[in-house]
Amino acid sequence: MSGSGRFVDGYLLYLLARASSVASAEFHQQVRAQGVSISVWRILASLKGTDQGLTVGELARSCLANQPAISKTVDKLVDQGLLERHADTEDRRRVWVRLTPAGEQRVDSLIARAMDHQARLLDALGPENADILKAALTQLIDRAP
Amino acid sequence: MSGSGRFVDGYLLYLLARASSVASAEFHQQVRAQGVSISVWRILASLKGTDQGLTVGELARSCLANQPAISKTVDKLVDQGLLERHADTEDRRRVWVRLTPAGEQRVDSLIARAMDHQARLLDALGPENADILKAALTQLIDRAP
DNA sequence: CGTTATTATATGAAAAGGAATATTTTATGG
DNA sequence: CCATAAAATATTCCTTTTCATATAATAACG
Repeated sequence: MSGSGRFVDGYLLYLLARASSVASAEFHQQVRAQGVSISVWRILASLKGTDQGLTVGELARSCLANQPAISKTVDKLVDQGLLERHADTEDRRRVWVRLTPAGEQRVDSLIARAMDHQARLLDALGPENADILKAALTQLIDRAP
Repeated sequence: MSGSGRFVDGYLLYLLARASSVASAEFHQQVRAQGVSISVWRILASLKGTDQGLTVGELARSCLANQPAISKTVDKLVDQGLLERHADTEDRRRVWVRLTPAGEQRVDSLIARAMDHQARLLDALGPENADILKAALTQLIDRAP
């Protein structure tokens, strides 16, 4: 014997990270080609479809990022006119973040590409496999320690 | 109506990223508690089980990171005595990186924790679901555009 | 062979990210 | 109420990553 006895090749967390990376690679390149970083894309995408927006903390969790990073990136996007902040009237610690019309426009264009890419991905995977994958991932998210 | 019409909630790449993040969170905290960053953990783990080690480029791909980042982190780990570099004799552009005995020792201790965590994760998931998940992820990796 | 292209790694400056903490506001408990 | 604790966001400082490019070595092609 002497086959690839690498530890990581049998390690579930590595398989997950690799799958996420491989599946996202092509689309992420498209996003960067539009001059948008992945962190910015995640912020814009997370806000799309929310009505009042999200608080900074919610946004951080949604983006799988930490709060200070989100605060700083939101700063820049506000400067660029893509987002706006407004304080919560009941709890003045909370800060809501939402898309401006310009932000909506920007994210809509990215989402169109995302849907297109996703369609190709699901197609390559086959609908039945895609459903199985989604179910398995959802279970994992719900049941992870 | 007005259900959570968020775009990301139905987006496969987001589901994948979130699953990876959620599943890894607890273990990653353990790693950091050992004074080891995730990037360092990935380098050490990637090398475990290789015989001659990996080249810098292979290591970068295995760690889902880019090459300059790996070069620099390897620098530090060499300084710390956990890794060693040696040039390829046939192609002197290539640089091999492998674990020193101290590196092996360090990674073995982390891998023990990783296996323990994985056992609990698989248990929470159920063996049959785990197998389905692995198969689905492997297909995704192989078939992604 | 010599010249140009390509590949592998390293380096340097700039941007992003992370850990710790400050600040402001709300909750809690005597 | 007042004091203390907890929560949400911002800020600071430092590390890490990224982007571009330099350097060195091999490959390819006339």
